[in-house]
Amino acid sequence: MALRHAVLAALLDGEHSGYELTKIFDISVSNFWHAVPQQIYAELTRLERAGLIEGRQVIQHDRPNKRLFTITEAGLAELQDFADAASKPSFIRDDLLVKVQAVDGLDPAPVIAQLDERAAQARGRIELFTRILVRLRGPLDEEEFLARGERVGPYLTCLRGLRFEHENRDWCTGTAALLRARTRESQGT
Amino acid sequence: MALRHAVLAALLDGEHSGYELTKIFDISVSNFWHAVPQQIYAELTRLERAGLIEGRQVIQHDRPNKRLFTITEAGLAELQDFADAASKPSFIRDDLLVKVQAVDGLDPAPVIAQLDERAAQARGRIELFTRILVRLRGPLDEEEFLARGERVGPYLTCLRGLRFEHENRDWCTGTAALLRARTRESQGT
DNA sequence: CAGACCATGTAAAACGTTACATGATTCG
DNA sequence: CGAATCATGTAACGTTTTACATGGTCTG
Repeated sequence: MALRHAVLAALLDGEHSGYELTKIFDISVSNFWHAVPQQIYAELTRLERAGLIEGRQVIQHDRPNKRLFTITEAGLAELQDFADAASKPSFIRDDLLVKVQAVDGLDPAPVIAQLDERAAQARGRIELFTRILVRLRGPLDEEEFLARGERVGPYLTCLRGLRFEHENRDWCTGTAALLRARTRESQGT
Repeated sequence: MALRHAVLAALLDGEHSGYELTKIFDISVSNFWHAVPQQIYAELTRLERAGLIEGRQVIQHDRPNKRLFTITEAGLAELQDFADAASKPSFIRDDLLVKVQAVDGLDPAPVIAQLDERAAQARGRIELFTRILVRLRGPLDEEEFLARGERVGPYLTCLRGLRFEHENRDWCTGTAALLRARTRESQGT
């Protein structure tokens, strides 16, 4: 039930359309909550009906019209209640790790290929997050920004995403190399 | 649809009961796939019906009877098909990160408390994983084991879990310290 | 004697994913 | 002229979570 809170959190930095939120979810929010567009649009409808957000129509001529949403006082209160309650333990779901777990009983070649691919994706995300961090902190350096910046939440979660992707890249690269070496070994090269 | 593959992967190292699998899922498998007991029992029923695993009844006198399951040839083939197919992107879901994302608009005290708690959990898991790794590699050192061990899959995923929890601990500790410092700042201490 | 551990499930409700739908504009 | 971007949904289906249920043994 925390998709709604992820949406509310994303609306803290001002008004956004559903479409913008899908972009935000694809990039930064994906560090801690994954959601597809249909989920977001459905949640926005529910949130508005519950009075936790307010939408206003924006008429556009060159593009389809859109609705921009803002968090309400009730929405803020809901977020606070959520923050006060105990957190559920986090969880990861990762197909690729299931494959690595099982790799001893299988042909390792496809797993190695997927590890390489995942490492490449991680590199992409590292670059992306590095750029986002620079943008978020503006003219300040990191220490300054973290000490005195106005909105550090997204910066902190992005930092975590960055470190996670570093870990991801290194682990995937190392694991792929190891499985390659073992394949050569067992083929008697 | 990969809960079934996580279960199959867990059965690669021999027969297990549903109850044992719930324990295994709580500990090591939780690094990449979370599942509650009801899910596991339901999946075992489906897997057996599909001929991917086989169960045998074990009568016990001091305890309730149990069923031990083994993976079949068909199950192995299914795992291979799964490994060959493209992986879905991994995702994390974490309430606590949603709270940190939103922390600028909220009372940070409960978030800080939860970060401390999470850091403590991470420390517990680091110890646990360190012990599991020692047990898995037996008399060999890590390099030896990874080069020539028989079953490295669970070792590799556990290594990743260990690093993830290190990251987790450090990030939670650092973030809690930072939010504390900012709280003092804004109160004019 | 209360609580944890062993052992396995059913049922309903909530949530998430996939497929499909629409339609205009801009970019290569 | 095909693909991507903007913009928002509905409907069907599958998966996960939550609540409930049972009952013996073993531990403090």
